[in-house]
Amino acid sequence: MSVTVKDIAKVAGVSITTVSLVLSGRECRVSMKTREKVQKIARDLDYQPNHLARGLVTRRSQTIGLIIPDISNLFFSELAKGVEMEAQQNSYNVIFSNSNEDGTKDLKNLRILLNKAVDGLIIVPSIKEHEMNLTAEFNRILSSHKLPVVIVDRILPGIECDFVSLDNREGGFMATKHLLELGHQKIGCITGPQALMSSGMRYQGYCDALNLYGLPIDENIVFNGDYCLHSGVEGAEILINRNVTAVFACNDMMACGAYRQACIMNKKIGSEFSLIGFDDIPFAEMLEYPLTTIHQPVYDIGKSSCRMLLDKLNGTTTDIRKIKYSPTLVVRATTAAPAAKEKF
Amino acid sequence: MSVTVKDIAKVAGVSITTVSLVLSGRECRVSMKTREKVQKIARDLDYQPNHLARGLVTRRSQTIGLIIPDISNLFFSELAKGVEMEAQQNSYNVIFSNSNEDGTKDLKNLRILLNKAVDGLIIVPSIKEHEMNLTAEFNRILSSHKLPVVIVDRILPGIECDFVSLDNREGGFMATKHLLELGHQKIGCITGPQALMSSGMRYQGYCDALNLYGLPIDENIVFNGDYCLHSGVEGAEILINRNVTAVFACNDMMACGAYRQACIMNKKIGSEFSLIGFDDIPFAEMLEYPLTTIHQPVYDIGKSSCRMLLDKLNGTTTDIRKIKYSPTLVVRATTAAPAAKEKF
DNA sequence: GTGAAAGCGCTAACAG
DNA sequence: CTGTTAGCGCTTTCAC
Repeated sequence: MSVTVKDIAKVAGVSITTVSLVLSGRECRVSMKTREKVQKIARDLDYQPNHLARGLVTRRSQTIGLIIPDISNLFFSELAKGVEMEAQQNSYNVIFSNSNEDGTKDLKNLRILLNKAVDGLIIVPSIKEHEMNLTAEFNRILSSHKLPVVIVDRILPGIECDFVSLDNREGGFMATKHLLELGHQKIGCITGPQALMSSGMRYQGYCDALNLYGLPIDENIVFNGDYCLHSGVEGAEILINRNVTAVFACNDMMACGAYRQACIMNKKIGSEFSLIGFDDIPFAEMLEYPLTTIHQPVYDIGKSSCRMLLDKLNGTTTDIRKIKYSPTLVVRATTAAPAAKEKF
Repeated sequence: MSVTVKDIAKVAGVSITTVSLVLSGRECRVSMKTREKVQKIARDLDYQPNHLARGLVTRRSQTIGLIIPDISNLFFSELAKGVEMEAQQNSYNVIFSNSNEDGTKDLKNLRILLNKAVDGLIIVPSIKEHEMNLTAEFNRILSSHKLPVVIVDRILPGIECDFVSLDNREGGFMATKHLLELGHQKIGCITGPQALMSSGMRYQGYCDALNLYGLPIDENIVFNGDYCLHSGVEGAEILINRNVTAVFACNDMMACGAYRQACIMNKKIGSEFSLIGFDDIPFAEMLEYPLTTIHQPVYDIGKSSCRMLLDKLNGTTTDIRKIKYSPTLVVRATTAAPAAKEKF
């Protein structure tokens, strides 16, 4: 059994109260002399406070809960890292649970973490927008405990809390603008699944950029993909046959597929065929012609989500904040000015 | 404030004890009638037990600690997923902390998690083998709390506890044997960093296989890499110039580098130049010729680490177990029989 | 400045 | 079968 405040009090010949006062680091009261005595004894005995007991009375566990769809997904693990690093620096721990893209598990996890008395929650919801009853229940539980929550990346309708996300539209815009600035006029797009908001927004950004340059949206060179490698292959085949000089793939996975297809069709990447992705997965750098892409500051998103939560926990602010992070363009080797048409 | 056992007791007109007995799910005592009454009331009032209070008395928090070097590393995030899934299925939560390959952080994290009263620990140590004093301190703390611990993937000398790892030597053996069985005689190897045990073992496996086939180890076709892409490129250039027909790269990253270099040197992957990696990173499948490689069952390792811990926690077993997982060979498109020499 | 006492919500003897 | 009682280790009034 480990040493408790009581033990220290006994050894120091002071009351438990005094020990507690000293050890919880409150400045006031207790004289310098007793303070030092107590601290020395605590150190000598290697005293470690019991967080459970402390939490029981203070109702603070110094623990935050993190609910995410899948920790093995690169995006979420990077996010988790950001969250945990910020938490660690502020003496908080984080409990994480996977919900496996299952909305009912979100609910289950939420309940459990609440019972574990986490001080706050960071959530990337798996609940889908059409799952109204799950959302409602989620809302109900959340508002019955008044603890601070920050939701990340995915919208949960009707919830009033801090929200951190990436500006996907801006990202799509940047990608397309980059291509336009290089001089491309016929730019294809391989979209993600229609249902996902991130995907829709990226496509919107594509349209925004074309509009800005006074170019029409040509549906013939928009291919509806599904974020998977193969749809990149398929999309590229069609789009290249329709003589695009460049393609914006709404994620890197599809960009890799497009890359491969372009090779197969003997298009020289960069000079004959420009390609830009989205996400900046580690693999993007590893291609023979490293992929130009849109980088998401996922780690920072994690860190700042945690920061926002801590601010609420410290009482620094009570405002509800919505933060949108801007992605950045990473120019590598797959984009270049189009070959002059006159060449042929 | 949420509803407590006391509230339920009051409403049900029974004692707190009875409520506690019913709600903590112990079968014995209390009649079916009161049991049902209590359960109904608990449900109606949406009772949620306070784990802190419970933990304070039972000394069980239903929480396990996971200390890993870096959650954003694919290997560890996959591991973490396995751990968490298994934990979740058994009503445990997991607190994770990153130690960033910093041994002193291992110690810090260890202390904190212990104070949070985790029931057990799963650790991938960042402490390096030569950091004797850290190891000693780590040991000291661990043995002063008698809680169960399982160490994963990396050795920490002098610690007596469950250990789960991957059989890297077997993996290296399988990879090389695969090449030998295809008929290759001159097989190069691109190793990982000398210092890492995993890397050394993989190379050992390579040697084992050659020995089995009565082939000599030729140092001229062993290139010392560093697990990074570029050393794969370098290694492949040298080895190909020395006329190997196949290469075993000790990880997939280097295999990708070798792949790229082989392309540059106009070697047809598979038919003219066989290549096998190690790890089975997601990217391995995405290459034009998907990479043949050695797959590590990381998720399973995570799951079973957690399983071992739970077994200890349930008292199912007290034995100290060391488990070595075997990797598996995943044959894809980068390996084939060598072209007949007579051809030239 | 310091201490006594109450109590956070729960479980676990021990009686009845 | 059920209730009384005593804590778990800590913080926090409230007196002195």
